[in-house]
Amino acid sequence: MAEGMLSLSWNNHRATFCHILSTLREKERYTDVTVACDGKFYQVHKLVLSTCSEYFEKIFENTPCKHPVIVLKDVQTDELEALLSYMYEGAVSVAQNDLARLIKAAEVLRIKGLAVPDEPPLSESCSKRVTQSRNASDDRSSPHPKRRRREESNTSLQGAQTSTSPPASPRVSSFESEGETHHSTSRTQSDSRWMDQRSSEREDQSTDHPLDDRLGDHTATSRSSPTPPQVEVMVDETLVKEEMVDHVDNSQDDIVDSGMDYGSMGSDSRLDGSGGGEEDPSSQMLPNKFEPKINPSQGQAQQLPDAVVEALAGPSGMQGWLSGCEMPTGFSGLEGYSGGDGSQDVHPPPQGQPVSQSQAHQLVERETNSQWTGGRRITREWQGLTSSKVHQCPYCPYNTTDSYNFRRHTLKHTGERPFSCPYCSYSTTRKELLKDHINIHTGERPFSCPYCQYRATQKSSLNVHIRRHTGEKPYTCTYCPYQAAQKSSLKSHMLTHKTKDHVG
DNA sequence: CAGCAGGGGGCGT
DNA sequence: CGCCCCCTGCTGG
Repeated sequence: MAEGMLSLSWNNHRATFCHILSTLREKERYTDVTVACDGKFYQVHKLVLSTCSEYFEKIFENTPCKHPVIVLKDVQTDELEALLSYMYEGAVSVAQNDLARLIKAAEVLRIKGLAVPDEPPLSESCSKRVTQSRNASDDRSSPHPKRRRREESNTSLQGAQTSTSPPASPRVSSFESEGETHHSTSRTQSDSRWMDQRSSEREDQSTDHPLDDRLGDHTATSRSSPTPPQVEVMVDETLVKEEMVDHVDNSQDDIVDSGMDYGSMGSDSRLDGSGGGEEDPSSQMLPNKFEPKINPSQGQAQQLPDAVVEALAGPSGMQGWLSGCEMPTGFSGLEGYSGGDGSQDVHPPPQGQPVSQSQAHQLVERETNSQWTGGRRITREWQGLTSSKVHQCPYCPYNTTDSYNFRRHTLKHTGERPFSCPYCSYSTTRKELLKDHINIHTGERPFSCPYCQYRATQKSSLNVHIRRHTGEKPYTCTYCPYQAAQKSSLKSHMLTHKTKDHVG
């Protein structure tokens, strides 16, 4: 154009940009959204999420608050971590076995380049600004990764994998990073695979395999049954909790318009598991996720003073989450909830009492599939209710007026176990419980029987024991004179009656 | 029957 | 919040 015009171009702009972005994520700086997933919490940036997913974009559009919390229920942490890495860095390594899962998760969240075509900037109005840069750079990957190689699928995958992944760098089974050390936060261990150059300098791509280059054939399956994601958005400020059930198939517009499509239930969510049954967050998330927190010198199992327990307290994300922040973004946020401006609060249930008629009805509807599916929408609006604030658990019918107990309770659902045993992988939600537990390592038995030498680690154990001496047997069989000192004894006794009945 | 994990209530600070 | 109390459920000897 004009004569004197010079074109200044920052050669490493993309690389630098991305790198800084990743760093910001590591350091959790300027983060403005929390993604909660299976008990873990990820501090990330709206900008990035909305750039990489219209789904998130829509959520943010409809969640006018500074720091929303998005609870993902149908996505697992490793998937999420991988997707975050993918979004921040444009690439992530994934084990072949995990690929299908990952893609599915990507579909659920409508991640561009993975689940939805990464339309070029021109096309639509939706994706704005930053998208562009990504698109531009992601020439290799973005277009329609998924569709691309449907057929070659496995084989090509195989080939790609064997040929490309260098021996030393395993293809990161758990989406974990392999290379860069990651000293950052305890929550996000995934990423770290910083690929400095993509786009232009892609030669070394051999090692880092962007997903999209080797997408498999799961397209069919995942397409056909995209799990409807269940997302809760919790707003720390307005303290509104909303939940959306999105049907991937019919576009995000639905999400927006119906905004809170509470009616449709996404069926059994993972949350339900934690609320009731088999799931047991412990088994799943304990070892990996919480154990590393603090590990005072292993092995020396001597008296662990309270100081240690103290020290053990709080390191986890949730701790900071729940108590650290003034107005945390978490569940505790629910309590102070003043629906005041509650623009998005949709359901102002009557109040403190468990549930109103109508609400109860809704809850029931929701709970048909599973006990307390995460699909429930619970919002409470406390407008200056003063004295007996009732805190309603969003995951189960539990409610209490004690905010501390309430938070304690919600930990159970979030799977967060802030207190870790220094001697083993055990972790728990409560400091007292950890204390009890540590006693079994130290051999301490604080509760001694007044009648004998017996000592117990738990008071309740002692109480039960004492019945031996007192002869108290509170549990009586309804069919015979049998009495038991422990309920479980009676229970097993009752079985004998049943079997008799059976026989007779 | 003991051991242990886990949960809720509630009191004192 | 920190504790304590009490209860429950499960497991294993």
